[in-house]
Amino acid sequence: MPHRLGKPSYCTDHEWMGRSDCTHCAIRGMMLFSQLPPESFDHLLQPIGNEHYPPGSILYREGYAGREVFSIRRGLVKLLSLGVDGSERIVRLLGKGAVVGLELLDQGTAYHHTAVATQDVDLCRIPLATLVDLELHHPELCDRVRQQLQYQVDRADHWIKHLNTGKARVRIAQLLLLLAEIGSDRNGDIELLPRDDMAAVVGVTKETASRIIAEFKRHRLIYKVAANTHRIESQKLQELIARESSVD
Amino acid sequence: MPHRLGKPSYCTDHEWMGRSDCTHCAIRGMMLFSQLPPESFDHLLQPIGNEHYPPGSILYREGYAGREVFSIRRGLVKLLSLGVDGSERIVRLLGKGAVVGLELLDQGTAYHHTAVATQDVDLCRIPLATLVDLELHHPELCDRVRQQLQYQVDRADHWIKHLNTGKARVRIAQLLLLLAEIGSDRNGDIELLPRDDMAAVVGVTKETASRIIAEFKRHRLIYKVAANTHRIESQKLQELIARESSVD
DNA sequence: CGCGCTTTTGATCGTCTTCAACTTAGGTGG
DNA sequence: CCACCTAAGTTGAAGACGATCAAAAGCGCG
Repeated sequence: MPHRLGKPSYCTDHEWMGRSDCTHCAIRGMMLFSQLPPESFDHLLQPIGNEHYPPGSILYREGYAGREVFSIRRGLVKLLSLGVDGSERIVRLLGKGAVVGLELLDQGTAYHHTAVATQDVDLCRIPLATLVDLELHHPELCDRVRQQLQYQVDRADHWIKHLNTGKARVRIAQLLLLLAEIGSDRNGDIELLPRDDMAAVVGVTKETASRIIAEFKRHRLIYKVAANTHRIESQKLQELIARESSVD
Repeated sequence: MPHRLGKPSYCTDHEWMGRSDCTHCAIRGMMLFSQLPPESFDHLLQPIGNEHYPPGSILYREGYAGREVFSIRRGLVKLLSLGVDGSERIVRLLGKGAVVGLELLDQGTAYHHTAVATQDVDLCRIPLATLVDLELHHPELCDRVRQQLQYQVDRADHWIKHLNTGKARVRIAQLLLLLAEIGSDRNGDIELLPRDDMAAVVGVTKETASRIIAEFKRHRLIYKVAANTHRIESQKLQELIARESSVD
């Protein structure tokens, strides 16, 4: 991606896109601050940044005692945890409307995962102090935070139940359905993950993931419609899942 | 897929043990209401029940629009989700200090799991209205709820990373360490789960779980110290995990 | 056009599942 | 107290499935 060229060395790999205008946020309804009146944003001590991250860039690292949470406006972010042997396990995939880094609200904690953009990501960078400050004057924000955490719990449970259970083919099929749910564009098309990411999601090897995706393509359960863009036959995938999970 | 919950031999009977006295709760420090002043409990509209559930009893069922959350004082509770084929997947094991059913705080939702006591369980049954009521006058309770949810997120992530990754022997070893962490008695001993529950935790068949536990017993990584009570060699289990997760 | 990367495919091996038989433990009634 | 009964746990053998190692094919980019 062109962004990496000509950047000052202190800047890692994301691009400042100006200060956020929360009151006119395009997806305001699903964001953290959707219930707040416009004037609440006027006297914030610290600005909310509006940023772009190209694929592969790191939002934050596991164990780092950061001071910011991130609200995803566009794109997909993976949360991963590194094993002792250096292997990575992806524990969540989050898209538009999700907020990551909320574990920092527990005093003295660091980020629990490493967060990486898997696509072009636009997000709001919210200083923890701002969040705490706003919460003080707007108790209803507390509910929004709780809903965000509940969402993450639900996602994690879905992950355990559907992406980490049963045969590999079924898991990959479920992953494709998940991508369609949280990461599809206006045509309903999705951007596939690299095979090793798929593998790190469902807990198989990248070869197995590759074999299954190749097989799906041959059987026309997925097909390419443009560069980096695939259409999936949700109906047929559902059937495959039903067929292969039952005891014949 | 293996069938679970075949016959509803589960009993829903539980025993009322009187109204809770939160101010003198033995494990008050870890409970939901630990920060609240004693007089806050005086004029509650609805009582907080203090109950006992024998092993196998159901706290609540997935999809049921209940009006109560449960705070565990003693014992172990499993949260499980049923597959279309009737097979069950355990997505969490919770012990002393955990609160279950908090998903009801989202308006109009039902329980997301079925909660079953795996041991003798003592818990406080808290009407949702009471929780909401207390929260209104004690904003700090909001933090406690958030911490509870964050705990569940962390548990779920740990589950994905350690109990649903790698070879079966490693997973079972991790499960034993988890039981020791959240469910050990004052001697550090644990109550083993039935083999089919172990299987439903780590995502293998009950036969595989059985083989591995039998092998652990033969190698003296676990041994029985009393009826329903086993001692585990955490050190040796850790070594086994390190040994078997690395690529030789 | 060729270089490095990801993806695909092949062949072999180890692990886990499956189905079945057998053993053990706990509980009930004679 | 023992005989019996049932449910839970253990073990065996066969085969399916995914891991592993290795090599070839495809693709983006300079």
